[in-house]
Amino acid sequence: MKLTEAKNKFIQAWGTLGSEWGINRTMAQIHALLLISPEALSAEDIMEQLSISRGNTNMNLRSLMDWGIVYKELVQGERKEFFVAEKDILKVSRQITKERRKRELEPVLKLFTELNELEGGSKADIVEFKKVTGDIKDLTLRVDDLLEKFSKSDENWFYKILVQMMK
Amino acid sequence: MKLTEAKNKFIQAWGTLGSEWGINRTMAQIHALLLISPEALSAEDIMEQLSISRGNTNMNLRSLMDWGIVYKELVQGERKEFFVAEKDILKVSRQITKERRKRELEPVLKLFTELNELEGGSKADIVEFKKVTGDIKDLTLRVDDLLEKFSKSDENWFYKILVQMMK
DNA sequence: AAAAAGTTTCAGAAATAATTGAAAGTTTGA
DNA sequence: TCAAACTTTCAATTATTTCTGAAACTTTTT
Repeated sequence: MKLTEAKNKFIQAWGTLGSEWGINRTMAQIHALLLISPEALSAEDIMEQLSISRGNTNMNLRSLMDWGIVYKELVQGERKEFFVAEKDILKVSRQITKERRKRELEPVLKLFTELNELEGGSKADIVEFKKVTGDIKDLTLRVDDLLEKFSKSDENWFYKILVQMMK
Repeated sequence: MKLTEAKNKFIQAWGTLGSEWGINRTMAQIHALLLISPEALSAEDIMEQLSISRGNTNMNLRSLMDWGIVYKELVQGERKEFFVAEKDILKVSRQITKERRKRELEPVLKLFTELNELEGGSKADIVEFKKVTGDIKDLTLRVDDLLEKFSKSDENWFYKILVQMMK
């Protein structure tokens, strides 16, 4: 396999994986492209290599920076901006974990906790409802704690998670 | 909060969560509805309660069954089919984990392993490429193993994961 | 101060994904 | 065997998400 072919497959695969897990395809592809690029790329480089518009490029770069996994890099002597991806994959996954927890898990967890506080009689549907929401809340809490530990972890992440899980 | 209101919020939230994580909204809503229903529901019950068409209901029920988290239930004396959700939330999450691993992670893992085998010179971009794909492959393998352990686990899932992580 | 170089925004267009509903297919029981 | 009861399929429609491109904005240079 040639490098160019391999690169394309990688970008493609990363895009697919992203869209299967709720991250837009282009954003994931830009990320992939930056990940495997030894030097920083300009918006223009990215536009060309992925054949996408300036607006699209800009918006997704901004998202990637919001997620904290891509940085702006100013090259001296150059007027335009360049971008680099965080190359430490552990850091990247921690960062993504952290953001998704904050953005998606936390609000839902809050709601489930509320729902589980429903006052209630003994009718079958109330009992069922409380049981299910309670179970979900408990599991979510556990997973959430685990993810939090992971997102705050260093190289020894598994030890930390381990300790967490013994509690 | 009234039960009806709580139920709706739950169904809504489950749908949102689903669509944020790559599972179609209606499928997640049907699942939520079945989860909190003490008795099995017919396709018609579901259609009515969620105001969706028969076709949609049918296809998503089939998907839920493919995922192994909803079962058909035949009520004697009744001609039509009824459906129940798996109520054991741990089982549900194990099942989802298992399926997503198989459907989404495995193919990508296979590709990354291939890409990482790229023969190669010492040019900066090949080095970078191999490093990144190698790192991703390693982390994915680790996560994949962890998820596999979880998906095969029993009540003591955390011990098993623990053992796995010490390796 | 104004033009050049670059960045951001966002309304409309395009692409993708989900949904409907009616027709085709099955199963059951008289 | 046939029709009633029910389920499945899928082409066409609708909804949602993503992308484009041109205009507005900002910063830098002369």
